[in-house]
Amino acid sequence: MVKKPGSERESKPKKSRNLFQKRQMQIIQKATKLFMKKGYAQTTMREISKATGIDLRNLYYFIKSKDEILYLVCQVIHTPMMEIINRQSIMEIENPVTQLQTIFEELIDFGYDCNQELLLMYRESKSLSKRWRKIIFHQESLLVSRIEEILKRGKEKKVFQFEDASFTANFLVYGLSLHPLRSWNMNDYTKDELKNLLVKNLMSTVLD
Amino acid sequence: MVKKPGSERESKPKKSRNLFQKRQMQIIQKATKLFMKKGYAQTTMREISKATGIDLRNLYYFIKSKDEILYLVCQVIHTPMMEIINRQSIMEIENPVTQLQTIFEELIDFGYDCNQELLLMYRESKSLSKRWRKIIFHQESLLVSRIEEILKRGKEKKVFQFEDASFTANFLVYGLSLHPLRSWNMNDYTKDELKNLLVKNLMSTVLD
Amino acid sequence: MVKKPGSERESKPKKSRNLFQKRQMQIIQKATKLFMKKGYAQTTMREISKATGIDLRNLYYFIKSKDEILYLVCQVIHTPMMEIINRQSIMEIENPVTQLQTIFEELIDFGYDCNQELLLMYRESKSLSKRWRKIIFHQESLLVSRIEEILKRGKEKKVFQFEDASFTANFLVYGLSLHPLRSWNMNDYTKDELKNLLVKNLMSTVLD
Amino acid sequence: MVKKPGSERESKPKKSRNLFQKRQMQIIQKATKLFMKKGYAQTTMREISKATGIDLRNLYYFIKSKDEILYLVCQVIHTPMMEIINRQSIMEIENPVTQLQTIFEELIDFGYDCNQELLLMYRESKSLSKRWRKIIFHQESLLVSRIEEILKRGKEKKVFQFEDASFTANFLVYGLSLHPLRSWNMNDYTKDELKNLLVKNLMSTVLD
DNA sequence: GATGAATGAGCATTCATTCAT
DNA sequence: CATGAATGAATGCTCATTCAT
Repeated sequence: MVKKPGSERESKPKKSRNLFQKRQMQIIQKATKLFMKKGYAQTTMREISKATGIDLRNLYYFIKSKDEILYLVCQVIHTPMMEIINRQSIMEIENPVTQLQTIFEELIDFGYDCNQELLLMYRESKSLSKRWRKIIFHQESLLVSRIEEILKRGKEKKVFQFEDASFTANFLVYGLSLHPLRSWNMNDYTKDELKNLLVKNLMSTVLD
Repeated sequence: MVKKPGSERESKPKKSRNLFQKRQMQIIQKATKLFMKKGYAQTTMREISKATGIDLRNLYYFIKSKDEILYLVCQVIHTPMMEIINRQSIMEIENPVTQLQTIFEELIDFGYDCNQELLLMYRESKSLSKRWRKIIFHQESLLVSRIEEILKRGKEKKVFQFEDASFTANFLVYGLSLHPLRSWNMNDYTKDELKNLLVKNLMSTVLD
Repeated sequence: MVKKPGSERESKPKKSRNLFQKRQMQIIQKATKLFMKKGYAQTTMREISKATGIDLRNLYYFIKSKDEILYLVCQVIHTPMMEIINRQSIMEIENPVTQLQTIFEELIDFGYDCNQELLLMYRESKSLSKRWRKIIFHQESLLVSRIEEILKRGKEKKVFQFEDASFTANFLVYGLSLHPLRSWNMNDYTKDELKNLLVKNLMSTVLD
Repeated sequence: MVKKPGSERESKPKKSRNLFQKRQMQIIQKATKLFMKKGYAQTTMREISKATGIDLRNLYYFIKSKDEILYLVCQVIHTPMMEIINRQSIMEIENPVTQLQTIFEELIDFGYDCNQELLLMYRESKSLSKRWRKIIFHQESLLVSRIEEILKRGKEKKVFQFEDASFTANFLVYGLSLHPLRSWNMNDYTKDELKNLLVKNLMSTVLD
């Protein structure tokens, strides 16, 4: 397991740790909004300080650096996605078709609600320091692997059809981000319309 | 009123205009590489100056601002894509299937060679000034429209099958950027492997 | 909206505000001298930094911009003048002649001591940003209005004689700046000589 | 006599000298407008180049430096004023009262039409290089001396009454610039109203 | 945790002016 | 006259971050 930044402070008493995390989350949330609106490089620590109401200098009591904020922001966005693909109820689904479709629907739902946040992650991953970029990319490729496994299981059961499992998994995962990355050109769809169209398109890639 | 870059220099004699454009292209190309490697905000004018060998102050003789460089960079990346979809020989193709497939192949080829450049465009479009971002986005949506037209023509001729033309066009155009945006996770495919897999996947979306 | 300088710091504790204002005053005073000697545009922030001993970057902790310094400088020059015309003991003077003459003497005294500062204000008001120029000009016209009121009161009481109150007020106020604006050509008068001559000249404009 | 800048080019053939002077005047006039609007320091050579249509580098063929432009601008403004007080028809006037009043009327007329230009001179004289500032100030004090002479002649003839000739001359000359320096607060007077009011006020200073 | 002050590094951009052809 | 290119010197201002109290 990768050491989460700030973990060396875990030894503090519970109460202050809670406060600490509360403040951190406060920072992350405001920073997320600022990063989405202005971009990471264009957002200053001063702005984050103003947005959170925490004095610029005390900000560094809760986070180590601007870099770390971006990492935490990415984590907060990424975690629910990882939660989805690791969720017990989904992993237990026997039928690969149902399983894949369920995952797609959950992820599209999530992506529709957080399209700006996801766009942020895609855009700013370059700004992450190497080590943290690696972590994020690793998680992302985990998602791809999970899909790949389902695909392979489905192929064995003869319910899926495709040439290359890895490529197809990548294609599908990529497809899931259609709306987050292209919302500027396709905002006239409701969440459900979009989900239906996209799920159909993606599933048709491997069915038949 | 913001002038389009170069517009006020059109009146100059041919010879000097060529020289001027040569220098501009020199700047754009070096800047592109720097932007790809470090990101727009993290690249300084001093670095561009050093990379081009043009003195920092004389740089401003050829470009108006750092802003403008990013715009020109995007244009230079975007233009060949627009050229493809506007190419006479492609527009004349009678069979929608062949036509669509040809466009896909050309664009994927291009995207494979310029995946870093395209990634750059996606990433940094946020950094473009409003006016220029609009121009780029407009060109992008032109591309989508063109695909949409072909789709509609193919539906009339009963060779294509899909629910929503606009959505599908967006999906397809988005799919074309699979490799540029995901090369970090799928670099073990040759150009031709990738082209074949992707074209098949995309075409299967609209071919029954 | 442009805030008036200092307005957002009012909420700070007294002690730190005093320190803050002390530093500000320090900056203003050194800047005044530099502006007088070299002109506003020709004075650099680096020079102000050097003169005050405050690091260039910390300078911006106390003032927002070079612009603001000029405004504050003008305010500091202007305030004592406004104080004079608003002073209780002067406003209470019943006899318009005495009242006017008292104001004149006070203002000439002040102008003699601060002729360079006043010259600075006249010279550099162009460099003030619009908003701030407006404020200064408004205060100046307040001064004229006050004189105008006294003139009118005096006319009613038949102790003053003039054609146009507004014109005359302008003429008188303008006359008060004789020395500040012309000291280069008339420095061989003592303060008292000058005061006597000027007061006589100005008073004779409205008396009889 | 002070060497006028550019005088070393007097040996050129007439035709090119005329063209030369024509271009110079063109530069001076456009520069005057720019200086009035933006201030000397805030006006760039590039702007003057653009306003005149003369290439920036060729500008230096007609003027030596930005400094010189300001000097020439001041000269062009100042010359007509000097012409007035040196005009034969005025110098010959026997009656000091008539003479003084005539000069006042002429100068106020001029000042009303050129109030922006005069304001410019007052404002920017600081920016003149020492040598040129001296010249301008010298001319200005010449004007004061001329008035002083008239005053003295009038006193001998018992038509004028004042304490100190030099002071009064300064006061009067200064008064003449009332409108140029204060037009921002008194633009609701017609030229003739203003002339009448001002002449009366000034004359009353020495008459009676 | 608040606060006054510092600091190293740098930013994009501009200026007037000159030179050589 | 035109023109491509250079140059020395700044410009105002910002940044993330740290320190000491």
